Amino acid sequence: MEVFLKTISALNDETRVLILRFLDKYGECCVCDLQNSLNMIQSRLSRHLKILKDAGFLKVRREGTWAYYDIRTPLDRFRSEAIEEIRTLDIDLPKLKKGCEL
Amino acid sequence: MEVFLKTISALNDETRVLILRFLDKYGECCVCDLQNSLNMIQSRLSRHLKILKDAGFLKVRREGTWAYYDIRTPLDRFRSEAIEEIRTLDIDLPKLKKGCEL
DNA sequence: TAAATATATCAATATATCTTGATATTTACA
DNA sequence: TGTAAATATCAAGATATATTGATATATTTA
Repeated sequence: MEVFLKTISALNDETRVLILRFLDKYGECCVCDLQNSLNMIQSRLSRHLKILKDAGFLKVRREGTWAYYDIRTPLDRFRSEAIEEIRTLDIDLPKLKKGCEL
Repeated sequence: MEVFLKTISALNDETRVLILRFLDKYGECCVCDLQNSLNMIQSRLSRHLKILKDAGFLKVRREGTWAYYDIRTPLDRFRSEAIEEIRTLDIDLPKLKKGCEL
């Protein structure tokens, strides 16, 4: 039950659904790419990424001071279905704007 | 997005997951059966049933003063997967105790 | 019509979650 | 070392959601 509710509550936020859809579309991104593309302040983004990671949706790869987040693979059935379902939503997805290499 | 979040937030509560699992196992129940079996006060139960119904998980059949709730059929893919996922959880499910015919 | 029963809704309080700005941590590099 | 950059965490206030007890609504039946 605990794990299920953690999975569900991770999905229970518009910001996190947007992040999932964004990574689903563009693939691995570092935090400042997301910051730049989604127009969110860093602490907010960091928090949501942690929640998604702890719920089993994301993986992190660290390289120097950068952290690259991506959708974890493989995902179990239910989380996959959730990603699929999110893919069908009519979300106005921002374009990818690289943030770090400025 | 709205509909998805409504679906998700309906799942985002231990009480409602229990109700779904209970109806999944025992089939159609009236409110007082659920009250009796799940040991919940009526206002609490009524609120959660409404949330599950509004989120597309449940249907109601009224007969006199009784309201019989059941899992809606057919369910779309994602909601079905959610019910499936809940079925796999290790929930200590109470027995069905009829409440009205006492 | 009046009383009884089943269900729904409301109001108040308690608890959880989100956002922001400030601060801490980690790594790179002069 | 010391500074800068990227990321993580914390504290406070704002918003949302859950629980309970009280009240409202609807239906049956005396």
